[in-house]
Amino acid sequence: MESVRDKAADDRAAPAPEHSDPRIRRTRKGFRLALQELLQEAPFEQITIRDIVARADIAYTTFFRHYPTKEALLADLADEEIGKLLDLSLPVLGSHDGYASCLALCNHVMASRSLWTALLLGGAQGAIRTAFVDQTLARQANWPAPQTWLPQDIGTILATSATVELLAWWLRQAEPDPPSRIAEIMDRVIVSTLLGKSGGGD
Amino acid sequence: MESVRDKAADDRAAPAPEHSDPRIRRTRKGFRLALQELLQEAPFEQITIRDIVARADIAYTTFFRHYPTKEALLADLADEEIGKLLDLSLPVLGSHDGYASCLALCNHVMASRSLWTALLLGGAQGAIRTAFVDQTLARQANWPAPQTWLPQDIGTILATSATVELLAWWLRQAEPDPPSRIAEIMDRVIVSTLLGKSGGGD
Amino acid sequence: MESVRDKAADDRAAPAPEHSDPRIRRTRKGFRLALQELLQEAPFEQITIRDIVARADIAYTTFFRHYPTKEALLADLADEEIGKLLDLSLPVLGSHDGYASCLALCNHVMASRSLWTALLLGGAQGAIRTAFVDQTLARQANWPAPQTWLPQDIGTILATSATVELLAWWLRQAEPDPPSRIAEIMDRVIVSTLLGKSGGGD
Amino acid sequence: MESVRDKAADDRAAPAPEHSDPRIRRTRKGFRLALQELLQEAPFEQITIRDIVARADIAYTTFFRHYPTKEALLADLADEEIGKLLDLSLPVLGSHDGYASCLALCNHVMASRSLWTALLLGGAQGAIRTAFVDQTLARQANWPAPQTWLPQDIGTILATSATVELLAWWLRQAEPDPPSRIAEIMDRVIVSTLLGKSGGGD
DNA sequence: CTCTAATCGAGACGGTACGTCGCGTCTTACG
DNA sequence: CGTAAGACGCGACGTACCGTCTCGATTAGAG
Repeated sequence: MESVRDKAADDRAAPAPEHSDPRIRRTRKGFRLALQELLQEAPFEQITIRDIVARADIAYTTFFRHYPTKEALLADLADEEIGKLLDLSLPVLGSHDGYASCLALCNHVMASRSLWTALLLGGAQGAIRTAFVDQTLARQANWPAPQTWLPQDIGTILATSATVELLAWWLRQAEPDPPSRIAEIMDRVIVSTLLGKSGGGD
Repeated sequence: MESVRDKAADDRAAPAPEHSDPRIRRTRKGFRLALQELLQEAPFEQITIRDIVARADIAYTTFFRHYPTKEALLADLADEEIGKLLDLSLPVLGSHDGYASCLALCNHVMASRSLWTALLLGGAQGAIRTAFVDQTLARQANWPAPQTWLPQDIGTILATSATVELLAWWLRQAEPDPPSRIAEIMDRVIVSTLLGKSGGGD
Repeated sequence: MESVRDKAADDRAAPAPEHSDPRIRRTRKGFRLALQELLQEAPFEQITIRDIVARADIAYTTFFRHYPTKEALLADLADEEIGKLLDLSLPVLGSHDGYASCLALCNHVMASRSLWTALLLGGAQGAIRTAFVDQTLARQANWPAPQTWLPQDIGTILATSATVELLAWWLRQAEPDPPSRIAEIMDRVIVSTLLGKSGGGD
Repeated sequence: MESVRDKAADDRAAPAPEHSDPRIRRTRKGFRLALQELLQEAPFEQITIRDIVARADIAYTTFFRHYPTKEALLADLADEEIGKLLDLSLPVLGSHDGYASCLALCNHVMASRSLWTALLLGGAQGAIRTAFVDQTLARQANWPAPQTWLPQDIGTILATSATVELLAWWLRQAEPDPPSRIAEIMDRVIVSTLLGKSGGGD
């Protein structure tokens, strides 16, 4: 006990400053790829830094020159992929109808299926959910609040968590439903209810 | 790596066989209480078994005579409390309207506020969610599926996750809303949508 | 460290008070037999008290009602057998020639071969040697010192140690020499040299 | 029980590969010195690895990076010192008379008295004897067998054991005899009898 | 033939030391 | 002269026995 500094706090801060040095970019990409591979073989907590550097074929000490902890690497990996996902679906959500947005999201997840399986079923679900919520909260700051009886932050939290949960359930399926079916559920349960988009008749 | 057996699987099995030996009951109660206290001071992963036994003032080795891992102790603690919660709210949900059920649940959480704060904000949220989902799935086996377009299992998962998320958000508030307000959100977002209850007389 | 009380000291004291209660006699015999068996399977230090009680099919706690440590049980077992050996050979040594004494000793060891193999090759050699020396020293108190240039105590120590060493070497042999050959070595090396007996009429 | 692999077997193998890294040499020297000191305070079995590292002021884990067990450390320490002793006495024994050899040995033991007291009276006598016998057997492979009626291996065992026993007796004395007296006993009892050297001109 | 006390079975418990694993730092030796 | 290899300090882990302690359940052997 004693030193109860919240490590996780620092790990989230990583702004991924888009380095110019190609060696740095190559090294980090190697780490991300190695982690992604390992997540398909074992849950995140069971993966050690030594596993990661062995897989990436990079020296152990080098890891700490780039990330303070393995959680920071996971955050790096997650933030990147979540960013892509939100870039795809949020704009559509704003301008068009909800179903199209959900379908875009589901199609993208299915396209990078193995990556998202690793992220959502590899014991990292908690971290992913947190990153997802954080990024969404950050992006929706300039939106209007859709519901009066529902504070915006909890609305976003519920919508995001439900999305993560639904995707995880989908990826756990032995014979996965088509993206259209998942998108329909997503639209009806999440978008319509929480965001007030009527999704359907227009 | 190598041995990638999922430890968590075994931890959930703990059936709490209601021992007769008073020494055993006293010891386990001591462990549960110690963990509950510690969860209010530090996140679950940072709490070591040695912390727990020190707080409970029980010998280190004795811990393993009762629980294989600290996760198992958490599961024991969580299952007990989740059981109480579901006992309170599920019957009401079945026979009466949804809002009353949600209100009963929220009132109970507010009554044992410090315990639930520890469970939901103490870094154990993932485990709690899992336990919550599992117990709910087990109890709803004999229910009718309320929605045709929504498979029952994912419906339960979404409802349960949203409940956990909402409670966690509530307990994080500096000046908490009254239970009635949370119960209203819960009823409108979760019960009406996912379970098809139309939410009483309005 | 700190408490550096020599445990072994107490273990040697066991006076074996020849109990009358048949339960007690039965129990102790069971322990001795179990230890003897186990010594043929594993070195003494690797045998635990729990192994012994399991083999003897007696409750764990009962062990401590009879012996303070497993070393005490070994001492009990060893003292008994060493006593038999010395009863056989020492009187002959005093009155007759040395070879006859050695032969009697070797014949007896060969007769209870498996027991002595366990005692001497079962990792207990050090304790046996000590017990052997102690008993011999106690019995020879009233003897005359045979050599002027050799203090009696070291003479006894050397003779006894050599005897133990020779017996152990004998019992390690794949195809053991006959007792007569060992007795001859024993007589020439140990008795003649250290005790000044000239080794019979030849 | 169950796994009855003889641990001691591996411990003897340590070839002391004369490392170049100064950190390694420093660490091992520290362990040897610590053990030597502790042996003067408590019997070997009562000394724990934690005692050793505490005395050496080295991290606990580091011990196992150098020795598999504390017995291996003892073997390291013993082999080194026994080697010195045999280097001193065996050559003299071969070329010159036996007494000179014994005297050289006794003088050396007296010179490093505290070390040999620790080794022989510190509860490690059994291990020392074994190491002594092994090294002597290894070195005498190319010698002639001195006695026809006495197999060479048991001759060496008896001579070596007697030497160890005599030295231990000597070091236990409150007011030790002079080396010359011990060397005389050693020559008469051990060398003359077992090795057939007639012990000089007297 | 009880009855009383010693003996035994069972097992929870407080302890000590073990040997392992992974972490992150810091030193060495090498290219 | 920087950089990999790896020795090291550190802390928690889970295990194996240890010996102590309460209970009851048996089982002598004396009245």
